[in-house]
Amino acid sequence: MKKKISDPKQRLLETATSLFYNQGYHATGINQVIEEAGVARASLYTHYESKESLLLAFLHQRHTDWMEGLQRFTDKATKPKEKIAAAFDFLFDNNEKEHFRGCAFLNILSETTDNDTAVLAVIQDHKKGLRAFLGEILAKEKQGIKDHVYLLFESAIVESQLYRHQWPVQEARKMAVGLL
Amino acid sequence: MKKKISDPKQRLLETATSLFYNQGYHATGINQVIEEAGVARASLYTHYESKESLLLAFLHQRHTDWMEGLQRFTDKATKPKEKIAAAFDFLFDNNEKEHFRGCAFLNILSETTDNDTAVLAVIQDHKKGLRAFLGEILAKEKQGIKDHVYLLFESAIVESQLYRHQWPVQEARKMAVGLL
Amino acid sequence: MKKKISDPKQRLLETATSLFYNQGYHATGINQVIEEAGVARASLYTHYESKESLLLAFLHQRHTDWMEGLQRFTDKATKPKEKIAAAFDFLFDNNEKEHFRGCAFLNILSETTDNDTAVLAVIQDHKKGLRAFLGEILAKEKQGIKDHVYLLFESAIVESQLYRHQWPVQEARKMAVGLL
Amino acid sequence: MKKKISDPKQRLLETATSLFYNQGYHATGINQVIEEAGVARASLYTHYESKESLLLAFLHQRHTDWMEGLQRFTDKATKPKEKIAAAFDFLFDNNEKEHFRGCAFLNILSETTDNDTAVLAVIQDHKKGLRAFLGEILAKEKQGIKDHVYLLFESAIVESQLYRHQWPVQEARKMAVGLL
DNA sequence: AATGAATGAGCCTTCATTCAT
DNA sequence: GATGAATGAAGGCTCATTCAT
Repeated sequence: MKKKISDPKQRLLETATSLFYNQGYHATGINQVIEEAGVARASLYTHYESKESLLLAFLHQRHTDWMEGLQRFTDKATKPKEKIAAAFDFLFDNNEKEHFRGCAFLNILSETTDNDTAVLAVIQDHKKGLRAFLGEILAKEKQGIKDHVYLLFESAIVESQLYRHQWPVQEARKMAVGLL
Repeated sequence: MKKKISDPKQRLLETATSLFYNQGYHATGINQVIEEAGVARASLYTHYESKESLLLAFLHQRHTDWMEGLQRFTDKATKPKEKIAAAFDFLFDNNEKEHFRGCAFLNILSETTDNDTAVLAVIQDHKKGLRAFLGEILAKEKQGIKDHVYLLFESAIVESQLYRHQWPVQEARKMAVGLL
Repeated sequence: MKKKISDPKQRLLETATSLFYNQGYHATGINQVIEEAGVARASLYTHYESKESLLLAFLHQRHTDWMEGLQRFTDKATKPKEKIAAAFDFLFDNNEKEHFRGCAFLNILSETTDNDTAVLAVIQDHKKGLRAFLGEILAKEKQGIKDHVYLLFESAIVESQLYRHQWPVQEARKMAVGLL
Repeated sequence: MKKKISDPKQRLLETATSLFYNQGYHATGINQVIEEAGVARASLYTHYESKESLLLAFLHQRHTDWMEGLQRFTDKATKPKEKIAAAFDFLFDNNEKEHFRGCAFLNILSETTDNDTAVLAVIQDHKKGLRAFLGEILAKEKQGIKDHVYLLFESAIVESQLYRHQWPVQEARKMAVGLL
């Protein structure tokens, strides 16, 4: 079961990923998606029920990829404190690679209302997953410390997007490490 | 030179404020704005050059109002530690009143690319203003403490929006107060 | 692969032809075009990139049709002098059929600035084609005569539009024939 | 009864003249007119009944100015043949000064339908005036020669606009002079 | 599975004009 | 006479989706 190089479904997802992430969901039209993906308009609807379902696919994929990246960074270290430091290094690396576009989930969250229950659920699940992931690294710490690190971690992402600068990552990293 | 009760410019700004904040900038059409404001389509352009300039007006107004609100809360306290606690109480209060829609500036930031220089500048100025405000309260503290409080403050806003829950505000408040 | 009776692209072109020619380009709105063509608004953009590209399509089609008509008239005669006379008869005929709306290309030229390079090029190409066509009929004449006939031919079109009268065609015809 | 330097009515007329002539009537919005004239929107309607009446004012003024210019050129010569040559030199001069925008009246004619009776009348009157003017210079010639020169004169204007080149003026001048 | 055509609704902006001051 | 505000209609174009092939 080989995948074609030019698998339309995959190309649509990749294009949507790039566009939704970099310019936002509502600012991205499906015209742009299908054009950059190089597929026919109707083909989008062969593979995805709607624009929103393409958004959901993007978020799911992003969750997997992002958590894998985080895992890869933290796996390099052994001690909890070092793992946490490595987690912040992952943010630093992402900022470089993705030009400070911040968190895909929080960005979409900003475009989401209470009516978009499916989208909201995926976003919250992602963050719960992250929180749990950091919590496991800090299994021996008290809940207060876990939360504290998590909140600093979140700030680091958002604030480096805001200022287009790494200082929040670096400062938050110091603070988090200092807590441990 | 009295102001009319139904000043259209003001109504447009109020309507835009509500819509941009609650459902996002790109998700809000000019049609909805003028309809809810009860003005003719072209009247919008008598007062605002473009949709983006209406957005900028909203952000400026929001900055003023929000900082005033924050000021009002912190003025109630005298000691720095209490002022910081009061600042978090302001967030708590906002969440109740605005149904966890989070930070207007960070939400718009998510819909903003590097090309939107004017918008980006207003957002960054707002956050610099907030950071400076908190920094003055903590004038006697080291820069590291100031930053730490600021990052927790930001987290509190974002995460309570994400979870539609006050716990991040309450936890971050405890942590911040604990630092002082 | 049969063509549908109500081919929308063709209907759009025909409608645009009639409207652009009879009331001008800028005076014709897209709304009027789609309404009279009986197609949905967006369908226009399925077939034509923009209003200007519809204009270009109109001019191209008009060039072909008009030159064919001219050809048909001049083919009836054998001697150059008679062919030229027949060319003026073609103008006479057009004026009757099209109610003295003059030259589609010169009319659009009036609405064209130096920035509209694509449109300007089509217009100039049309006139170069006409000039070459007349020049071939008068192959044995000197260049000065060729130009003279061409200029009278152009005057005949423009002035009969201006006065809503055939006299310029008839006078110019006499003059041109007299030159040969 | 002095005229103010910044007479609004005059400024409006001058601005409209420039814009209607250079970019066309329908392509010119009153916003652009009032902005470039530096007057308030409603002031336009203080002085002119409507956009069309501004157009008529432009055409009337243009007629006067243009005929004066033509007069000035032909006055330099004494013999009919030289006066006609001078008339063509006037066209040459205009083309240089006005960047080959052609005849203001014929351009507006292209944007005019049979319903625009007032506009059409002004245009026709202008051309009748020109034709009479040339006719008077050639008072001793037969009607056929008068018409011939007139038609070449008209061609010279239109075709130099079309090709953005002086050759039609120069060629038509030679032909006209050759007829006398 | 893939596609080009078609669509009603909506996008943001400007139109020419009128009104109250 | 001059003006800023206000307006309904229209400007050209794009939206997300569906349909017939």
